Amino acid sequence: MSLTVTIADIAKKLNTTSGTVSRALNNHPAISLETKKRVTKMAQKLNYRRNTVACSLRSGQTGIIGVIIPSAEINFFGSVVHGIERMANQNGYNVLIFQSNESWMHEQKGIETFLNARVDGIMVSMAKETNDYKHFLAVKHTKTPIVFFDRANDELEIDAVIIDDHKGAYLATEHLIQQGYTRIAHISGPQHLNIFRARLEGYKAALTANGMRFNKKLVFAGDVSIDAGRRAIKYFLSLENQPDAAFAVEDFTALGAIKELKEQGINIPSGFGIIGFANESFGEHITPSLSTIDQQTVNMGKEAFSLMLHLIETKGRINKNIQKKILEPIPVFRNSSLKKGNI
Amino acid sequence: MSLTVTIADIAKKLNTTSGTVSRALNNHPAISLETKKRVTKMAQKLNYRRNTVACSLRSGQTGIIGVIIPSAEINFFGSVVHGIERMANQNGYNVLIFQSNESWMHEQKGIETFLNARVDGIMVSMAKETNDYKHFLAVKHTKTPIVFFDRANDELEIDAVIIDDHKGAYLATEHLIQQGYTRIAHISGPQHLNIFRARLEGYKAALTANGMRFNKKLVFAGDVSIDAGRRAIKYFLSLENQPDAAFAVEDFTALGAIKELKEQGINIPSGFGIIGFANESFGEHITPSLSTIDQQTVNMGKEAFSLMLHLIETKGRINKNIQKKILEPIPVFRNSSLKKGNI
DNA sequence: GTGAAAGCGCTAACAA
DNA sequence: TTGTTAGCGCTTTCAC
Repeated sequence: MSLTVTIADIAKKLNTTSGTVSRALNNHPAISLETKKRVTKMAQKLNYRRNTVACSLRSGQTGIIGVIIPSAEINFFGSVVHGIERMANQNGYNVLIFQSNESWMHEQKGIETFLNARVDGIMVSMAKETNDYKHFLAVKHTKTPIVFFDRANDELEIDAVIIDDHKGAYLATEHLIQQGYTRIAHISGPQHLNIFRARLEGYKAALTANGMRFNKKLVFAGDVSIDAGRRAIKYFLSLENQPDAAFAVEDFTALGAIKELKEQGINIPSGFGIIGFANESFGEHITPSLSTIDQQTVNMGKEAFSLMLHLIETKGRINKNIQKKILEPIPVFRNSSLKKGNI
Repeated sequence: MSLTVTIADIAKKLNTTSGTVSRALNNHPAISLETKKRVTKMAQKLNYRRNTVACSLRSGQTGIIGVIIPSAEINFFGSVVHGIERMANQNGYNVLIFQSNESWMHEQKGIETFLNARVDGIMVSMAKETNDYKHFLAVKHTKTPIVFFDRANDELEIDAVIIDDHKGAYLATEHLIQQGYTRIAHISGPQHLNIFRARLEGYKAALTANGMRFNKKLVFAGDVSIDAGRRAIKYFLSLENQPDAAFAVEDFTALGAIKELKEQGINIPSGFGIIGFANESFGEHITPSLSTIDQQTVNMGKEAFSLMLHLIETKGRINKNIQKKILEPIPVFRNSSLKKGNI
């Protein structure tokens, strides 16, 4: 007795052929109801399961979407993937996740694996490290649909969903100004990534729009990490003319800043205001709770997947215009910046 | 020009046959070095990628391990998956993740999908809801290797990696006693899951071993949720004879307890001590930082995968004895319970 | 050392 | 309405 039942097995039992069985199982209109019933019944009895590998080989479609994220530990990405999965499952796709660990090499290997596995599409949020894009070009070359989310690149002509980082940073900075802070610093992120550059620009724009002068000294070249936040605070406190608030490029950075400030005995928000970016889940649980900018994660996942679906459906057809979807950032003001209380 | 290059294409260009090309690419000993060189060169030139779908169909192996977890939002599972992935990748496997969202139906669907996709093995941490096990029996029936991690079930005769929940609970409770708390409560979890039952038992055992009487009134039937923690505290404070510390079944529950205590103006740890279980990442960032029991997540993932690997390798052979691997819980004492300071 | 051919399980075009 | 057959891309047994 063979362990895996095939349509041929069913056919033999029923004195018919695998063609008929296949059609019956796929509810083909030309098959009589009678036969369909007999086939499905026998299939159930024999414990038949359609071999999706064979289907994939035959059809050239795997029903798998490959997703590459920097790290599942960062809540933000987990949440976006959640959105992707929900939409994907609804549309009959499965999702395969690869973590790049912020490394170009892993990212590259992920792409390779996905292409070999003939996934129906690839979705990527770029690693911090990545500044060589040849693996993405390889994807385009195979005509495999590809979509960026959050961490995208403009030069590559690849569809993307991002949020309006400039606006988010603007809103964050403006909020600090409205709360009465007068010397506002910024802890920035790696500048080769669009999103972090945009946040720096948004910060500058908000200052200017509110009649404040941009001061290079008040920008600390940081990173997405707790440690960067701590180092930034140490630096700020070493200045002659200390800032009284900071917009951190990301929540983990903001967390580091808060920890350092608390250790230095500086009160938040009365002595120093902090706002982050990303709305990581820990933000509402820490003390003081962290002000931040929400990035509509689940929504981002959904939007990214619908771009993907569109690409899959129009594959092959003329489809030259790149789509960029830009989501609105949503400010979330909590205790770390509410000097005056709620606005 | 066809988009996907096959070994046949390479063969044609080289005036040889696909058999030879296949052997050359797989470094078959019977192929001359000369030919191997020509083949690999041409493969590279044509941008050939091996079609893993075809390989899978041929070999009956997909190189995919399906993992089912309740939720990726719970850090604990993300971390275990991390461990699984690391080991899996090292051994040439890819990992496909399915979230059950704690629902039996999704879990069931995940199993179904994995079986149809002919994954080489399935790893599961059961959904809270699950108390019907027929989908797991179906897996056993197909002889697909299956391993449980953390949330396992004893009756099913399935390999599993768990931690010693009884001991973890014992250590947590004992710690509270050693810190000088005298009326120690427990916020429990759903009792149909082994792990939560074991934690309740460990709590009882620690009380008894230290000459304290177990008191049913001091056990609140809770859940893995912030809300359950809040409700538990409200209940405890409503008692005539209030407890002065609590061991919560899980960190999120402990978090809820802390929030409620703070809102009620009760000092932690001097007025009330709290310890959780899981070592979720937020624990070290909140105020007060949360005492907890670490579950060796990454290690658990690795151990679970090596059980899996063993099953795959001995598949078919006589292999009747079920393996249970039990990891040691590691106490992590922080401010939420250190009334006396560090021990 | 290499070629020829069968077959993994399925679907679909063509025939009947 | 159903049967027949070819083929998706690869590996492997059997020849030579």
